[in-house]
Order: sequence, then structure tokens, then C-alpha cells
Amino acid sequence: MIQEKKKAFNNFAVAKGLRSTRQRDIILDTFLSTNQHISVEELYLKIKSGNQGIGQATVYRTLKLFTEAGLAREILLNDGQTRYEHVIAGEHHDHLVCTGCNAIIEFEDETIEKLQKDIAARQGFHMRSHKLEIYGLCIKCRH
Amino acid sequence: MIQEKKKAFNNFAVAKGLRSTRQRDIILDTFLSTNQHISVEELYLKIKSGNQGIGQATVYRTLKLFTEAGLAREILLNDGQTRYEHVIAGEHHDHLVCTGCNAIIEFEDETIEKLQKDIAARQGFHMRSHKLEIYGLCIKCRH
DNA sequence: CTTGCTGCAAACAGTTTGCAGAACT
DNA sequence: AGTTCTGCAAACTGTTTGCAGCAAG
Repeated sequence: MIQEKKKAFNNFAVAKGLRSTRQRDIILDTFLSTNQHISVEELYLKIKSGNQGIGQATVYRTLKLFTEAGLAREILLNDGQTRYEHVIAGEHHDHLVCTGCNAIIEFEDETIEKLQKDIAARQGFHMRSHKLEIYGLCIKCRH
Repeated sequence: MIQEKKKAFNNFAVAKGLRSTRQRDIILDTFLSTNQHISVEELYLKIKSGNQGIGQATVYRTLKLFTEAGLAREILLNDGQTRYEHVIAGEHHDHLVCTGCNAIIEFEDETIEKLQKDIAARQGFHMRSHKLEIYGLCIKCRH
């Protein structure tokens, strides 16, 4: 699956006439090796700690490329940081966010998805996207 | 209803030992006189245009007070601006956002609310709050 | 050798904060 | 008088951008 994503990005790069660089490889490897929901800062630090010097700006720019290439997705929770998650083809999910430990759990609910479409339709909206976040305390943080 | 809110804020102010000032009165009046979902900047400009000079910082600080007093609520869409909406006791609603004209339509759906609670419970979460936004194009902007 | 990419630092936008003076009580 | 509040400007945070030098094709 990691190989698939690398190939996917490669195709995108070729199609777009982008160059293949050391930095993009490292950022892609690091991003693919992490779990979900990493912030730009976290990714930047992770790369830095692997003693590969890469500028923050490059990380920002490259994550946008990944998003454009369809292998990452921006998620904006309300903590002032942009996070990125892996895109899994055809999958949509929402997030449960623990306000205690910042854990993020994904979930999917078809009924809710459908209800949203209905609501949009009822208002004459052409739905493009939606986001649903549930904030609370996870089992561990309920103490 | 406007009177009620003013009274509510007054109670809050008294309880908290806050002072009554010209600025807070103006900001409250202006906020109450607007429709939903005003951004800090918009509110600030609206006050300014009424040739009452009030500093931005005061608007920021005062809106936080209103939030604390329970008569305003922060809503964070993803356009980089904090907006505030009126709190109507006991009411919860979500937002349909038109990405064309930035119109915001409120809606409420009990089934979705309930499903969210179920999802949280299933994961052992103690739900505190949640937000649901549907992005799309409204009738006018579908052209 | 041409053009795109990177890293740096400066710029940005929205928001917060320190502080001196103004204004409530 | 004592303290809180305000307005200003400076500080801050996360992100973007301009540009000179570097590197891929």
C-alpha cells in the first residue's frame, strides 16, 4: 500500500511535470510511515529528528502537493493547527476527538451521511463536502 | 428578547464583578442587532461605521465575555475567521455553508443528534460537544 | 544550461497581550 | 482612591511568499 501511494504520487508528478527531489521523497516516506492525523509541525519535527534537514516551508508546500495528488487530506480541528490524514480511496469518515489527550478516532455512519444529503437537498443545496466532529473525553481521560 | 439578553449579561457582569462601560453596551447592542454569524472584524467595522470609536482588542475581549456569559457562541468555519452566533437557550443546530456566497443556513436534525450520541457511547466517549457542517452551493450559486 | 525546487527570512492574517492613561464605582 | 477597562502598538502563532542559490532534467 505504501508502494501504491508512492507510485500514485509519482504518476501525479510526471503528469504535472514536477521534479523528483530528495526532500519530496523524505516527506512522502515520513508521512506514509506515520499514523493518521499528523500536523505539519509534527511531521517537520519528525523529519528533523531523523537528522535530515528540511525547511518548514518545503513541508507545507509538499503537503499541499500530496493533497492535490489525492493521497492526503487536510483536516481542520479547532486547535489552530492544520493536520493531514491519509486518503484511502473511496472512504469517507468523521472524527471523534478527545479533548483530554487529543486522540482522534475515526468513524463512519451511513445513516448520518444519508441524512446530511437529505438536509442539503431540502434546502436546495448542492452538497460538496461536509465535516462532522464529536468532541468529548475518551475512556482513559474520563478518569 | 434583546432585553432579556441585556439583562442576562448584566447579571453575569454583576456576579463577576465586572464594570458597566460604554464600550460593552455598544458592542452588546450591535451584536444583538445583527443577524447570525458575524465575524469579529465585521462587528468591529459595523461599530466603527456608527462613528463610535472602539478598539479591535476590546471587541475581541468583549465577545469572549459574551461567550462566557452564555449569550454568544463561537463558530469556527474553515475560512480563518472566528464568527459568533447568538445562543438561544436550549437550542442546538448545525450549519449549511454555501461556498459560493458564504451564506450560512442553520438546521437541526434530531436523528443525527441521537446517532452522534450513540457513536460516542459506543467508543466509550463522554460527548461534550460536536459540530457538523455541510459545505456546498446554495440554490442561487448553482447558477 | 534551463527551469523548477529549496531554505531562509521576511511578510501575512487573525488574535492576544503589556502597559499607560481613562473611566467606573 | 482604588481598581478595572480601554486603546494602542507590539507580540504571537500558524502559514505563505520572495528571492538567491542549488539541483534535476
